[in-house]
Amino acid sequence: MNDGAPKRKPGRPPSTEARARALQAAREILSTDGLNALTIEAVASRSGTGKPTLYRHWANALELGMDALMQDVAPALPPDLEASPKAAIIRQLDRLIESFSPPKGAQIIQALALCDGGNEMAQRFRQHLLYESRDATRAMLLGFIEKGQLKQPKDMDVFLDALFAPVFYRLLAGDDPLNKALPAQLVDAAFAALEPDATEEGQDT
Amino acid sequence: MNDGAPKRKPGRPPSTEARARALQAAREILSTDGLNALTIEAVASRSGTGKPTLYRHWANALELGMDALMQDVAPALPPDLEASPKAAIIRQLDRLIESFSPPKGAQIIQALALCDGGNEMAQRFRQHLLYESRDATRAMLLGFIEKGQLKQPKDMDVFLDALFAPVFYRLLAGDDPLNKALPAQLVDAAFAALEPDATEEGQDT
DNA sequence: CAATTACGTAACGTATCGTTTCTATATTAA
DNA sequence: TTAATATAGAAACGATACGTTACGTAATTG
Repeated sequence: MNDGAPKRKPGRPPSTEARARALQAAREILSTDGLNALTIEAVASRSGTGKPTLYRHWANALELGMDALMQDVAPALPPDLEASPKAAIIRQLDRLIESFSPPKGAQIIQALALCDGGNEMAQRFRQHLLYESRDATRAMLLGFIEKGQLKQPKDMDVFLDALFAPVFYRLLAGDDPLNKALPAQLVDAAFAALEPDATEEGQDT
Repeated sequence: MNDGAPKRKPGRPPSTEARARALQAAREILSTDGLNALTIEAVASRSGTGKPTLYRHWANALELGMDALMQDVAPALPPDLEASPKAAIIRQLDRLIESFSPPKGAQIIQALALCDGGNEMAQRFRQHLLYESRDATRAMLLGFIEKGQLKQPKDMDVFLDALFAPVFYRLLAGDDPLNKALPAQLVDAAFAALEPDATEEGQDT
C-alpha cells in the first residue's frame, strides 16, 4: 500500500526506546511483584518514563501488562507432520506449558480474566495465548487426518478442548501446578476416543 | 463439642441483618455493574452499612464478592445412580452451566483468578465452584463403575478434566458463550474413550 | 447499673488513577 | 535557518477507593 511513500509525519517521532524501557520495567515488576503491583506509576518511576508517555502507548496498566506478558510467551511451533501425531501434539503442549511457568501462568490467567474482551489489545492477547497454539495444533491434526494417520474426531473443537482446556483449568484452579507428565496424559486420553480398534496402547486391566 | 454451652459473649452481638444487607447490595452491584464496581465504599453506601462493619466481616471487596457470588451458585446434585451414566453426568454439567449464566460466569472466573489462593475464603470459593460438582461427579462415576455400568477410565482426574475443564476454559476465553449442547458433547467425547467395544451410541460414519 | 461489644458516621492519610500544563527536544517542511 | 509540529519527561491536579481510627449510639450480659 504505502510502500513507495515512507512518509514520516512532521514532529518528533515517538521514542521506541521509551517504549522498550517501559516494557522491560513491566517485565521486571511482573517477575518480582506480580500483576497487582504493575501500576502505571510504578512503571513510570522504575523506567524513567513519564506517565503521559505510557498512556500514549497503553490505555491502562493492564494493557501494558498484557503486552509485557506476550513478550515472554514463545510462539506456537509450526505444524510438524513428520513426527507421530501423539508426539507432535505433546511437543505443542510442552511448549505451551513452558511459557506458563510460574509466576507467568497465573498472571496470564489473571489478565485474561480481567481484560475487557472487546478492545483490540485483549483480542491480540487472547489470540496469542489461547488460540495460536490451538490453531497450529488444529492445522496439524487436519494434516495428519488427510494423510490417513489419524482418525477424524467427531467434533474437532471438542477434541481440541480436551487437549488445551485442562492446561488453563489447572492454572485457574491453582492447586495443582502444571507438570511435565500432563501433556502425555491429555494426549492419551484424547486419543483413546479415536482408537476404538487399533489398540496400540495395551489397554488391558 | 460446645453443644451444652451456647455461651454467648457479653456485648452487642454482630448484626446478621447488616451482613445480609451487605451481601444483597453486593449481589445487586454484581448483576448490574460487575466485579470491578464492587468496592467496599459502594456496598457501604448502597446497603447503609458502615465500612468498619464490612471490614469486620470481609477482609476486602474481593472476599465480599466471592461470598456474594457463592450464594448464587446452586449446590451440586447428589449422586444419582438410577439414571444412565451419561444422563447423570449431563445433568451435573447442566446444573453447573446454569450457575454460570452471564454475567456470573465471567465474574466467577475473575474472582478465581484474582483471589489469593492461600486464604481461607479463597479455598472455600474454589471448593464450592470448582470442586463440589466435580467431586460429586467423581463419586457418582465410582458408583457406576462399581455397579459395572461404566468402564474404569485410565486416569480418573484426567477424565474429569475432560468433562469440566472445557466449561471453565470457555468462560475464560469469553468468545464462545456456554450453550446447552455443550454437556452432551463433552460427555460423548469423554465416553468415546471408554467404549472401545460396547457401541451403544450408533457411532457410524 | 456496669461492662462489653457491634453499629453507623465522619474523618484521616495513602495510593493510584487518568489528565493537564509546562518546558525541552527532535524532526519535517519551507 | 527558521517555523511548525509532535513527543519527552516533570510536576501538579481532582477524583476515587483503600484500610484505619475516633466517636457517640445501640444492644446484650451479668
